[in-house]
Order: sequence, then structure tokens, then C-alpha cells
Amino acid sequence: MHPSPSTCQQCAQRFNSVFCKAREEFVEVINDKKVCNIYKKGQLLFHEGAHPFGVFCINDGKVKLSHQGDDGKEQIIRLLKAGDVLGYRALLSGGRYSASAVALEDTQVCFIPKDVFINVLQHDAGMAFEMMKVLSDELHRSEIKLTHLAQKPIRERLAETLLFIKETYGFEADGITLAVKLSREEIANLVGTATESTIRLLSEFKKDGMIELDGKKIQILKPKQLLATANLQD
Amino acid sequence: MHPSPSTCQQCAQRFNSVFCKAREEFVEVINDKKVCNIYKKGQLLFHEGAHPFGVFCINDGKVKLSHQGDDGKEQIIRLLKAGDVLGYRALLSGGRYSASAVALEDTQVCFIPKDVFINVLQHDAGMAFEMMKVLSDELHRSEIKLTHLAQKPIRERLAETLLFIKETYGFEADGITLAVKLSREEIANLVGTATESTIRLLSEFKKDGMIELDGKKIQILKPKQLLATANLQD
DNA sequence: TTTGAAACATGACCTTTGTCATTTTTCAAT
DNA sequence: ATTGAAAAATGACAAAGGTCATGTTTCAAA
Repeated sequence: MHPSPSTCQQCAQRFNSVFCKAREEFVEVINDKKVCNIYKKGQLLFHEGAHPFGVFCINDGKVKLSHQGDDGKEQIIRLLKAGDVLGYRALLSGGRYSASAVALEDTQVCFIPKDVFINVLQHDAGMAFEMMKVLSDELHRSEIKLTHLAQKPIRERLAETLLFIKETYGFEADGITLAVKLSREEIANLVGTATESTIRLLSEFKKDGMIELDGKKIQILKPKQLLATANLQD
Repeated sequence: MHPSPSTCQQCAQRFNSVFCKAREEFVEVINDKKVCNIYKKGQLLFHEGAHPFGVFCINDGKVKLSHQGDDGKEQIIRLLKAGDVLGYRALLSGGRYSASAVALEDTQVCFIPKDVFINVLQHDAGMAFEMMKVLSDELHRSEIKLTHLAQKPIRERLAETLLFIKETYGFEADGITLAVKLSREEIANLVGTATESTIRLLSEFKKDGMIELDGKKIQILKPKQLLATANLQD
């Protein structure tokens, strides 16, 4: 865990986030009002059903965002990393959180109060535009996933999910090990399937030589074959 | 089909749309630059993969927005009605259309060129905020649907879809007939299932007395029982 | 009014995927 | 190092839902 950045102005994630286009004066305001915090692995940032009081900006670490299905089953809808902002959906829609956010590892987060965030959005068109872009991109991702969930077999969706994890978090220094530790159940809840099915298919992928498994470590041995298995057109 | 409105200022949908908070001066600009058009039932407003040149604002009529799955199967991701705007997702993300829009009945649409729309968003914070709200609401809907698609059986999803159609388009004058004609295949593509499964379940719902079927007309006889069948928590 | 294609309907069957039970492994706390 | 609970793995089985084949109805164009 890196030390807390002294200011937003110096933050390594600044130009990597939705604040990249924010004007200097507003970055100063945000810096004045932000509250930084560290969440330990497994800790809750916010809970489905709660009222939002601001947005969270990840400085370092990893977070999962998930819905609770009616039968209590978790559905992971987003994976977040340094530079990502979360909690904006409920804030902008004007309701409660519709998902819970949990740290996947020790994570450093800055909290920006609601009125500060809204105020910046209202007075900084560049920032507002970036926000719309983030929302549009998220919507796009969600709609594509929706279609795949409705139409693609689990095998393809699991391959796609592994590639998605790679896109999001990248590899360890070795260049092949996924840089996040997820349980089989979490992977299943990302794919939208039963844990056992995920376990079985991961074993198959391993038997096929596409991946290597070592506890929660997953190594991508044949990315091209995995991509072919995902059967992506777009 | 109503006659074309003379101006945006007088448009019946104005305060029912994303433009509800737009300042008068910008509504005037939009009015000057808009181009109105009528699309016949089945006609394409835009096609997946094409470049967006502006947004469409529905004045009267109904439109479906759908992805083409990899195997060519349609997935309907949104149903639109008077007052709804479409085509903004690709415009804001800065890419091509990721979905196709087709008129479900004769539909009157105003086209607003890209630069005009973007310009208004950039100079009218109220309008920008409304746009963010629309995006957030859409994202919310999409994520909920994602979870249901992953976790709920088809029976529940079909019931939910019928209620969603009711929420979107309402009833005919009789107060029980859904005010839109969709083929069984289109309903299936909304639910995310095979056409045959949809047909079978609709027959079951009819046998259970929840709905009545007469060609493409669907009457909701027992909304409460249908709601119970949908098994919605939220 | 006829007619032919498309949509609707239904049955049989099979594949996929989920569920349940059981065993094995991992890993952290003692 | 021990151990106990959680996670992972595996097999057997069941259920859900998709596919295919075929028959029926609808509806718009001739």
C-alpha cells in the first residue's frame, strides 16, 4: 500500500480518472473537502440500500461492486481499480445505492462529499462531459454483458470473464499471472453461473493448456486460444 | 399519427424529456437545427456499427433498440416512447452505434445534429445534469436486468417483461390491453430466451388466467398475480 | 376471396447447466 | 506442526430450457 498522497493535485491517478479534465480551481476545492481512508480486504465501502453521501475515488487497490440477487446470490457487476470512481450512479439518479462495494484487497480511497462533487459537475463542463463519458462507457459495457449473458454459453462467458479480468487488473510482474485473487465463487458471480460450473470449466481450460491454476492464482498461458474460446465478435 | 409540431418550444414532449431543464435560448437553437421525420413501422433509424451524427428525439411512436448477438440473434435492450431520446450513448462514448433502432409502429422523430446537442450539453448545466440522470437511470436498469438474467428463471423474467412493457407503453383505452404489438419473437428477445419457450409460457400464463391472448394483443387480467410471478423484491 | 409466407403453437427430445452429496485441499489461527 | 473451517474439486443426478420437426393460424397482398 502506497502512502496517502498529500493532495489531489499530486495524485498519481488524477489524469487517469474522471477528474482528468477538471479545472484546477475545482481540483483544489475537492482536495480541501476530500477524506482519505484505507479499507482492509473484505471491508465494505457502502451497502446496497444505503443513502449516498458522496463518491469514492480509488487511489490504490481493488474493489468489487455487486448486486444482491433476490435469493441472496451475489452478482458482481463491476470491478474497480485505481483511478476509478464509484458511487456516482445512485448519486446522479437520486436514490439509494443499488449495489454494494467491497474491497478485494487493502484499498486506499478518497471520499468526496456529495455537494462538492455535484457542485463541480455543475460548474465544470469538461468534468461533466467526462462524467457522461464514464456513464456511457459503463452503460455500453453493461448492455454488451447483458446480451452475452442472454445468448452465450457459460464456457464462452468464462473465457471472456478471464480476459476481462486481465484487461482490468493486468498481470503480475511475470506477465502471465492475473493480478487479482478472486475465489471461484466470485468468478462464478462475475460470469453469472454456479460455482461448481466455474470450477469444472476452469479445470477444463487447464486441461486444454489455456491456463494454469495454483490456488487462487490464475495464469493465462494461451491468450489467443482463450480469446478464440470467448468467441468475441466485437 | 399526430401532425408534426411546429416548434420544439410547443412540443408536447418537451417537459417530458431530457430537454425539460434546458434553457429557453438553447431550445431555440435546437428548434432551428432539428430535422423532423416520420419512420414507418419496421423502418431503421440507425444501424449497429454506423457512426452517429446526432441524437433522435421521439415525438410520437415507439422504437426498439437492440443488439445483434454474435450468432445473429437479436437482443432487445431498450423500448422507447414519446419523449425519449436515443443515439446519445455512442455519441457520448465517441464510437459507433452499438445497437440498432427500429420503429415498432409509425413514429415521428426529430433529429438533432451532433454539434448542436454537444454544444447545448456544454453550455447548459441543467441539461447536462438531466443527461447524466438519464444515463444513470439507464445504467441502473441495465444492471438490474443483468442480475435477473443471470439469476432468475424464464418464467419470472417473462412476467417481469410483461410488467415492464406495461410500465413503458401502458394500456389501450380498455385499461387492460398492452398498448404495443410485439411478436412472440420480439418478446423472447426482450426476455432473453427462445421464442418457443416464450410461446409456451404465455400459454401457461393464459391457462392460469393471468393474461388473455388474441393474436398480438395481450391483456393483463391479474396484474397482482403477474407481479407475484415476477417475484420482484425491489 | 384466395393464397402463400410468416408467425404461432405444440410435442419430442436432447443438451446444458444447476443442485446435492461427498471428498480433498488450502490456509490461517492456535 | 496441528487442526479446523472454508474453499475447491468431483461425481451423480435432476431440472430447465433449447432445438428440431411438424402442424395450425393469421394476415396482407394479389
